[in-house]
Amino acid sequence: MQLGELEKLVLQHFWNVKEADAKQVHKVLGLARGNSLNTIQSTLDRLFKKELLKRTKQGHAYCYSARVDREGLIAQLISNVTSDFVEDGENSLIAAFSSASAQLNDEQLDTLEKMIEKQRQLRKERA
Amino acid sequence: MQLGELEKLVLQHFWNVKEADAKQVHKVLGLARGNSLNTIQSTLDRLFKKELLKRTKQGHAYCYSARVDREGLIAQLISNVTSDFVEDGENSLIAAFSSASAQLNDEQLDTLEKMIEKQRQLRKERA
DNA sequence: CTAAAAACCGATTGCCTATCGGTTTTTGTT
DNA sequence: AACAAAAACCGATAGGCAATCGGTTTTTAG
Repeated sequence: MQLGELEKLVLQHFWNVKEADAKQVHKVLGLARGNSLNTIQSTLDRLFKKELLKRTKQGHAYCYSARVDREGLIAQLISNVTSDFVEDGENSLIAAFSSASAQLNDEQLDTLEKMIEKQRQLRKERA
Repeated sequence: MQLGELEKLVLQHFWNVKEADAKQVHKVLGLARGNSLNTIQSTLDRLFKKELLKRTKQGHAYCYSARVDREGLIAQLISNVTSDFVEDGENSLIAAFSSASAQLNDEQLDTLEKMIEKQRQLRKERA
């Protein structure tokens, strides 16, 4: 799945604003870029069809909101782009991690390990 | 940077065969797919321009070989696809790891940690 | 020097995002 | 119910890139 420039902007917008309709998005993003309301609508629709946004009829207009958070999208993008290079049955995210870890220096490996620990901690707290 | 289907096949080929010229690649990949030699040549050239293959004039024809290994390419693809969602200055690979780690279950976190350890071990041996 | 091999160039097709204009549908109001 | 405004929907166009080749130019070996 390919994401265009405007699509990326719109997604990031929805990580800030919880929800908005086309008009509101247009006001914040479209006007600055000189986009018509229609262009914003098309983009919202495309993102909806890609299942990256959800929407509900809010009286008059569709009200859109993020369907995936930043972390989820990044994970999905990584899977997409790496899956062709990964053995069947292997989790492509894990495999990608494994592959890419070879590119990291020692300090970055430390950082990564700390993040894993933090992630574990977070889960323990939540449990 | 976008990779097409044939481009991916060709790259994977060069992770197996060290080096080959267009004719040889065509024999192995092209014929099975019904591609002309020209199609293979174009693809090789595109990959060369993308700096994913290197080539040298070997007497008569260019002899191509991989310029990045599987791990390097995966790392690069991850960086490309995630960089727009990552703060400036942040290593996008690390950031992507961090983001995506939230999607992993406990067992997968273990796996990941073990891989980091293995990576460290590998470096110690090499030092 | 020349024929064959390889590289190079340019064109076409197909897919996808970006971008809108225009039409249809919906909705709130009178 | 009728209508005007708002929003959604449809269809078209442009631009970018991979895939695919045909045809021409360049290189090379004998």
